[in-house]
Amino acid sequence: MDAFERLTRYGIKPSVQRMAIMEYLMTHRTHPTADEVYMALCGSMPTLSKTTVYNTLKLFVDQQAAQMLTIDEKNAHFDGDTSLHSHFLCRRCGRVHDLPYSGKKREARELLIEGHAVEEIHHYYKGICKECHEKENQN
Amino acid sequence: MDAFERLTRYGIKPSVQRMAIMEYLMTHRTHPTADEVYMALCGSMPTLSKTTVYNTLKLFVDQQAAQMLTIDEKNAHFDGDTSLHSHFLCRRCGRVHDLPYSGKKREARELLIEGHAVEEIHHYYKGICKECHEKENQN
DNA sequence: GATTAAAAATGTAATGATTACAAATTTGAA
DNA sequence: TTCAAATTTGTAATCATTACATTTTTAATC
Repeated sequence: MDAFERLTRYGIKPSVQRMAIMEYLMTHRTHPTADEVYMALCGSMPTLSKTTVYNTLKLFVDQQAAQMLTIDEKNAHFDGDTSLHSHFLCRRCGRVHDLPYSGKKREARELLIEGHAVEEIHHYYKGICKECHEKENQN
Repeated sequence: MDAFERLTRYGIKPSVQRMAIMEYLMTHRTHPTADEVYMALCGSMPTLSKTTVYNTLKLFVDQQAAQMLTIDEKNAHFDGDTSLHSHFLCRRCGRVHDLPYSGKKREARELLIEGHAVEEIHHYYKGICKECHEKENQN
């Protein structure tokens, strides 16, 4: 599925900017921040505005074509993969890695947990990632 | 256990301000923001500075006497309960509720998940809380 | 009690991510 | 082509958090 198809599937009217941003999210599974998306695209789209990036990412989240990760208190990260999975934030390199969802499968189907209507599940883990750990111990 | 004992147990030298902030966290399980802690205490401690609240909460987190929740993209929330449990953010009233930890018990004891060294686990759920849900449906 | 150095608290100013808003541009239907 | 709606853009504001310099407190020593 390409960016165009994904946008229309989520009820988002395609535009050059929206296509470029969705394309970036789909091809870069790095959970970028709004600023990282802007920096990556402004070279090939000189007129792109940072406001547009913020607005567009917000639109994607509202339409559930992407999710916003609040794993990092510094700034929001965005993930074009809306399937149920977990995330790991490395406090050394700052990258966000994917992890398989390890919660109870039952839970993911539940609408109510302790009486609360659950609409989003975020499982975050923080520490030192594999790559950073190996880099330190190879000396 | 009182605030004084809790501070010393975590290697934090007690002071009037630190005691007051820890006391507040221990008696108010509302997961307050730094600003909420400040607003609650500045009445009885007129000289209290907001910077002190920020510094002190950061100290608590560093010493693992409290945890910072990044469940809310607007601002950080703080929890004096460092035991393993989950959190629910209501997008209606904005409150953060406690939930029992529902992840695999195995996972909580693991140091490594997919090769990454896990130091913190945060399980966040978002939606409409029980109280807000009941309030809407009683009309 | 006086002295003093370290620790802690304070107030103000900066930072920086995000949002508000108004103007400019683009789109698509008529 | 015309025109209104949607989208994009740039700038200015907002606001949580942090940096930093100053003041105050603490606690040890004389």
